[in-house]
Amino acid sequence: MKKLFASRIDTIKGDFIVLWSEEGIFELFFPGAGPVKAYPAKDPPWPQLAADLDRYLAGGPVTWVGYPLDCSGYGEFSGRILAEVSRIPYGQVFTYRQMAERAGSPLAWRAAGQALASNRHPLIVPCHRVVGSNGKIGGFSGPAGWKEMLLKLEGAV
DNA sequence: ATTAATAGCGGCA
DNA sequence: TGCCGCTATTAAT
Repeated sequence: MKKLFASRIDTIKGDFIVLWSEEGIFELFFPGAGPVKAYPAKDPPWPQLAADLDRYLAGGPVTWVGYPLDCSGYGEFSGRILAEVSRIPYGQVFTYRQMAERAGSPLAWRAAGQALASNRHPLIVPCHRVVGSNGKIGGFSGPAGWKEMLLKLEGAV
């Protein structure tokens, strides 16, 4: 595992924690959550991050262009899925199947769900914009309710 | 090393 | 309406 640093990000919704390496953002934690083990604190090389998070949490469109992601640890397919998800335009919603198609394996939508379940980059990789084909949100295992909250935030519901 | 289970969906009777 | 098979990944055995 590469060297990781932790930074606390003050936002209007509370204190987020971002874990990052030289390659980019490694993991993002919601307020109240945090990495199991401690990492050295260091200011991230993205001075706009707090402001962008604020804007996003206030319901503004943020594309996250310019924020590199450290996707090490993902399988090849998972990486492709997450890359595709991160390209979903703001406010749009796709299905698991559509994401699997765009990753090159239309039948692997189920694995796409698995990839999203282990997504380390909530908000930045907007897994809340991927839903079941019936339009309903599945048994998402993250902090209760934040997916719906974020969808409402984007006006996509 | 092998198996079971997992963010469902589409086809078919 | 209900059953079947399908893919990639991970946790459990």
